[in-house]
Amino acid sequence: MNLSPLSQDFVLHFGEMGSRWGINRTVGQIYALLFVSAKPLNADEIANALQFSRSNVSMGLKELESWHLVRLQHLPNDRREYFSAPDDVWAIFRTLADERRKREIDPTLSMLRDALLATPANDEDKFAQKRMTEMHNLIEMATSWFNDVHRLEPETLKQLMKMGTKVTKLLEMKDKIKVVAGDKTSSGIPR
Amino acid sequence: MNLSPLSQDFVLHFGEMGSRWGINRTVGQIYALLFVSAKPLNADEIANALQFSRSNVSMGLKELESWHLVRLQHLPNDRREYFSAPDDVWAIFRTLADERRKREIDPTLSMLRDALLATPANDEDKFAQKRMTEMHNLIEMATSWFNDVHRLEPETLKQLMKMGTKVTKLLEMKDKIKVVAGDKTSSGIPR
DNA sequence: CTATATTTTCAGTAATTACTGAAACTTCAC
DNA sequence: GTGAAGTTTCAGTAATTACTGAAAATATAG
Repeated sequence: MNLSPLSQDFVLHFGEMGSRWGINRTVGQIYALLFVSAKPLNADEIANALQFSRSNVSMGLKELESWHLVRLQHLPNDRREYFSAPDDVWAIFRTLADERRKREIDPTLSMLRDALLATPANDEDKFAQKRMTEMHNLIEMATSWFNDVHRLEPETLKQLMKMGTKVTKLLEMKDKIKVVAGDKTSSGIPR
Repeated sequence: MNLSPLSQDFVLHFGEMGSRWGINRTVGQIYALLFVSAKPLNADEIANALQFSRSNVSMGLKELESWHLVRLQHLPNDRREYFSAPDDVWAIFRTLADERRKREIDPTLSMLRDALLATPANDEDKFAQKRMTEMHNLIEMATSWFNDVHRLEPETLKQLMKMGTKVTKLLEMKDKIKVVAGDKTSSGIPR
């Protein structure tokens, strides 16, 4: 690895983290490298920087493409394919969350829905169904919330997050406030 | 596995999902089993239900304990240890999130902080640091938000989530509203 | 303290997942 | 078309991770 110590630490760290997340270490490293790189890299450059085989890089990039996490582009007068990570870290985060939803949450919800439709064979099943209902509701709520938040602009989201629990205070007093100027909706207060 | 088809599907599904999350399949299965079980189970019951060795169960339970995801208890006149999953799915979710933060986010933040303190050796390093700063800020913001939310009661959280994007509308008009009754703070509006 | 029940550890082995190099395939300039 | 540059596939192998059974450790009842 002929990377600067700075990038090297970063890359190695994400390799380790990746493997805790069910993402193969080399894929994590490739992504980390693309993330800190100022310009797009081709497969050979990646293989060289991280010291693994060309074919390993090819597989890793394919994996990243399936996650929609990399951008593929061509440079003028160069047949090779160049890869880069999106500029916006929020966009990366959203893509990741979206993709995990598709791969993990959706199948889980579908399994739970099936289970909830089944006729319980006995008391144990009845209890199990109750638990599955709880889980189902939690997941449904969290994902629909996430879908909502997902559509927000990074700036709005940032603002919302900065407010943190202060939003709760707002919530607590939602029955005590009214709009005083320039509102065009009937009540002005979201429910 | 002498589980009902209902529980069996659930357990197997979570085994698979677990392995996508860097959690070993059997640990996922053990937890799923405890989750749908009406009463606490001892290690032999688990080993029997899931058909793997006693020692594997012992290791799996140890892992779950390290995540603070199971409750250990004793039944009267029985020397064996009984395990159960918490009743509240929100609590489970929070524990999980908390534990992941400790194991993954905190070390990442610490690595990033170190990297940001380092003197960049060249332009590449300068760019890398810029990217790391972006990531650092995103993570800081998300975790501090999460810490805030974390403290909320499940009911409040539920209410907040149900509001979804409607919170944004509230945000957009925060300069247009005033408190009309019973407020004891000076401005009444959180920033 | 001893006998017995229960849990944990751990070395060996099985299963899974990751990685490589060679070959096959694709693309494009000529 | 042909050939060179680039990419992907895949069978074989390496590395990692998971699992087991036997032995050790721990706990408890008598």
